[in-house]
Amino acid sequence: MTASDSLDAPAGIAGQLSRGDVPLMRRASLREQVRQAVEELIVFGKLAPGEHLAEESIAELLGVSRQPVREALQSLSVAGFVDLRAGRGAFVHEPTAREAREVFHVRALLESDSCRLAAQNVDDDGVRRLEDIYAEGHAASQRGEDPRRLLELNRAFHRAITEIGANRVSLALLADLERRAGWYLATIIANRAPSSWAEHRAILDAVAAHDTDLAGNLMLNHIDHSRDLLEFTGQ
Amino acid sequence: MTASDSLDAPAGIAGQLSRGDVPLMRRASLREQVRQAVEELIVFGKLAPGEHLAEESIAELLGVSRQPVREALQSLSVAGFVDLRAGRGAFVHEPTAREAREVFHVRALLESDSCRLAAQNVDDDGVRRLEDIYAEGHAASQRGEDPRRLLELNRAFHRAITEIGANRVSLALLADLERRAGWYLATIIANRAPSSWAEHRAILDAVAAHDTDLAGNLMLNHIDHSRDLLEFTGQ
DNA sequence: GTCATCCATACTGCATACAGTATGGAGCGA
DNA sequence: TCGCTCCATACTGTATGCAGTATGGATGAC
Repeated sequence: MTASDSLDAPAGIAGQLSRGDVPLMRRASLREQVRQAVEELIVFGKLAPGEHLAEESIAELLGVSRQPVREALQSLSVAGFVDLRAGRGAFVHEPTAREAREVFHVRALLESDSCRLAAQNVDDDGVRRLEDIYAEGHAASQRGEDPRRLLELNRAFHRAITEIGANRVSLALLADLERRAGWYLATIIANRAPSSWAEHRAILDAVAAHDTDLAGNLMLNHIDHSRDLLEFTGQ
Repeated sequence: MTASDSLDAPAGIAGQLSRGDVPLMRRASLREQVRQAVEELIVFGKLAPGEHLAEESIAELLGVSRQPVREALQSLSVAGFVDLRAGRGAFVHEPTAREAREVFHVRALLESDSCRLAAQNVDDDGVRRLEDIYAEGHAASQRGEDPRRLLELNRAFHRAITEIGANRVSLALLADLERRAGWYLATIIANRAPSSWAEHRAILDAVAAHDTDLAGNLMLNHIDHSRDLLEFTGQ
């Protein structure tokens, strides 16, 4: 312990470490784990649109009781992955082309706004963070890593932009919209990745240069391209 | 029964009435009723920000078991009315000025977009519907009816615009955002109402005239005015 | 007096139990 | 053969039970 330590803070563990420095692996609640598990099953096609998700069967599949399953299904309903029919239970949502268009439209609105804000607010630290994610994502897409990983990196880039934009309400809404968009795109994300990261590069540069309008417009076009690809593949 | 009836459809009740013509008062699920009840208690200040919402006490208050209460609280958490702390349960959310700004910002984005779409899509039927709501709302605000009613009519107008704009994803997101904004504004909605309906009038005219840009901009300003009022009153 | 520790309390999170209802097919009549 | 009725089945919606844990005050050490 140095002299400054004893002056700045009380002695002991609390003086050297701060809250969260040593994260325990306290696992998330069962309902959250169930939510993630079922969402993955849906996103990666293990559960087909229209399929009936009986609470009991999912509970048995995951080795838990109906209760956390029930709560997870209600959460997934809000996020647009399942539909709850009164008295019938949960069914995997059947996305329509129109709905996909709408999701991308709203996402484009919110993200291009966030991107404008990001271009205004970004500092050196933010630029560095974006560069790191870009480097990793660009490399992963060129190596052709598995779709799950590519999807994750794609989300990381978009989320970082939104976080720098610093509108938490928007961030929360986009979290859901991105997961839905990811579902619609899941099967084609691998093909999309290369050109996608080229666009990410341009967005990053505009944000770093504080070019508000350019950043917003590039993000708008970027998301439009995703949507166009969706329509082109007829999904 | 006329001749055409027997040709167009089978005889009997099914031939004369169609699905939904005779709505039974099958009440919503308990969790939905609980959600509405607790949300009202929060919005109208009966439950103060920061207050701990113990499942048992709410269950007792409403005469139901903990189960539907629990599910209602999780739903309210998604909507931003309560915070769930792991292992502690639900607490009435404590909105910050920043958060209120963000909600209004996002709402302005989505609603002005919806309003542009509405100006594109609106037909005579839609204009009539807006006129009806406007007439009722304008009258109610001049008579100075109770805040609950004014809030409801305000929402009806905005929802009608969004429905005519016909982006269901946006509609769903705005439903939550409007309820949150309504909470922030609850105490001052009565004062706001008169000028608010004057602005609604202008928006309606722009939509009816299919003036896309004007409609979008008016809605943007309209929501900015709400937000400004919020900041002016220091809430 | 101050600080760490211990413990009673209250409440959550999950599991289980029970009652009510939507559904599809068997059975029956026309 | 066609259509209606009735019923067995399965599953949801709600209630209750139980184990684990966060918390704040009491207690004791320094």
